Amino acid sequence: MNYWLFKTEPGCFSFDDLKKRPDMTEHWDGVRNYQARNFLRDTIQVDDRILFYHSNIPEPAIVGLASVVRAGYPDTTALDPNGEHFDPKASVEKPLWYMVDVRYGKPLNKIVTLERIKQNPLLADMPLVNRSRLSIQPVTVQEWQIILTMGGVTG
DNA sequence: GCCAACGTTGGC
DNA sequence: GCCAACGTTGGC
Repeated sequence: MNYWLFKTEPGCFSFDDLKKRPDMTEHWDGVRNYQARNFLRDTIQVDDRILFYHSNIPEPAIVGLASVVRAGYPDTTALDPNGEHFDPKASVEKPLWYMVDVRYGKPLNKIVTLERIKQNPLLADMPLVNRSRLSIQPVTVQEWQIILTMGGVTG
């Protein structure tokens, strides 16, 4: 099992939005970055665990846990010419972009803010700290445990 | 709203 | 294949 951090702007899609889904699952579509795409297509597996991160807000933070319920498959939003994620280079034969499905887990008892993450030297290697633009990031098991402890929950 | 970081595009 | 220009992300 692998661990990940998924970023989202809560004004676009939030952890509470995921909870409100009728089946608490969501297609994680619209990712248009090759490195993140490779993780979605090649590495992320069913039951992998996710730190759910809210970006582009006054207090960016990890707010909850989620998990993967379907591994990578073609992101068909790239094929819709009327959609905002349309990519003319994608086709049914060569999908180019991929998505996974995720399921709501549970909120952290105390959110783990970016500020707290930056203060912890054990988390200094997280891409969030120095490569914050990557929207899907691998998380080590050590980082996972530290963040859950900081968040006041157990796995 | 600013701007640094960084990814993508396109001319050559 | 290089690299300048440009666009986007996201913290502040």
